[in-house]
Amino acid sequence: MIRLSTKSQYGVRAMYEIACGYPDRPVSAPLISEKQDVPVPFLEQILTKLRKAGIIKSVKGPGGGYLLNGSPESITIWDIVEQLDGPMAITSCLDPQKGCVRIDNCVTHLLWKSLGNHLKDFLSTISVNDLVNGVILEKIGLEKAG
Amino acid sequence: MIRLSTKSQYGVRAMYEIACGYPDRPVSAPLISEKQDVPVPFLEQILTKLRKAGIIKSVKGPGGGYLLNGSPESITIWDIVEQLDGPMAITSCLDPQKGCVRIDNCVTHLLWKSLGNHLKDFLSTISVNDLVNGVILEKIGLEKAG
DNA sequence: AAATAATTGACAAATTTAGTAGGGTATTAT
DNA sequence: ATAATACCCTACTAAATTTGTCAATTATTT
Repeated sequence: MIRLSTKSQYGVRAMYEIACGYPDRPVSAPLISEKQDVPVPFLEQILTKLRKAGIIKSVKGPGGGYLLNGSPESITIWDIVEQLDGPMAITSCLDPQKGCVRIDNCVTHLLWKSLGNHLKDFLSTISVNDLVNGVILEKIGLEKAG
Repeated sequence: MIRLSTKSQYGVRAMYEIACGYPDRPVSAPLISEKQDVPVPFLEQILTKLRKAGIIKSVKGPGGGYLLNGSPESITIWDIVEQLDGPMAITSCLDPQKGCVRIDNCVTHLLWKSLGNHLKDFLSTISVNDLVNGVILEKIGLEKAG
C-alpha cells in the first residue's frame, strides 16, 4: 500500500487551522486538537517539527498559539509532508542514507525515482491557501476529482 | 513517509523477469529469486496473488514456471501494484472499507483523493514492456530523471 | 516412480507508526 | 507576585503493518 502517514495528514489539517488565523491570530494546540480530532500531545510533536522547520512560529502564554511563518500562498502541501515524513523516498533504495546496492542493474530504480518526482511536483502545486479557499477543485480539474 | 511496500517492489521486479520469458518460456520462482534477490517463499506469495489476479499464469512440473497472461504492453505497473497492495488508499479515510467520518467538513479529503488519482494515472502509463526495453527514460523525460 | 516446481495456509519476527506520559519552561493577565 | 495558559521536550509503550519463514501438499513431466 502506498500510504501517507497519519502524521502528515494531521499536519496538513493542523496547518489549515493555523492558516485560518492568518495573519495575526495565534491558534492554540488545544483548539486545533478539538477542531481536527488530533490528540494534543501527538499534535504538539507535529507542531514542534513544523516550527523547527520554520514553517510556523509560536507565541507563548495565555492567548498564545501558532502562526504561519509566511503567507498561505507560499507554503505548499509538499513543504508540510516533507518536514513531517521526509526525506521522502518511495523505496528504501532511494533513501539517501541507505543507497541502492543494485542501482547499476536495477530495472526499476528510475521508475521509482520518477514516481517520487511526480508526487513532489503535484504536492508542490497546492498551497495552504488553496486549502483554505477551497481552490483545489479548480486546480485539479473536475474530471479527476469525481 | 510515503513509501511503496517492498512487496510491490519485488512484484514489479519479478514481473520484469517473467516478461523476459515472453511469450513462451516459463520463468521459475527460484530463478526470479536468484536474479532479483527475493526470498523464494515470499516471492511465491506475491506470484500467487498476481496469478489469482489473472496477470500471470503458471506451468507446473519440470521446466515449469510463470508466464505473462497478456502482452508486456498491456500490463502496467499500476496493475501490479494495485493487486499486491490494493485497494490503494493514500489515506485511511479513502479506504472503501472504512469510509471517512469527516468527509463533509474535511478540508483535505479532495486533496488526497486527487493525489491518489495522479499516482494511478502515472503508473498506468508505464507498461512492463517499457521496463524491459528501458523506454522509461523517454516516457518520463530527462529533466525529471536527473 | 522420481524429480521438479507450483500451491497453500498458518505462523513469527522485525519494523514502523501512532499515541502516551509526565515533567518543564516561557509568557501574560490579574 | 502569582496563577493560568500554552508551548516545549524526552522517553516510553502499544498497535499495526510489513516482511518473511515453515511445513506440508498437489500437479506435472521425464
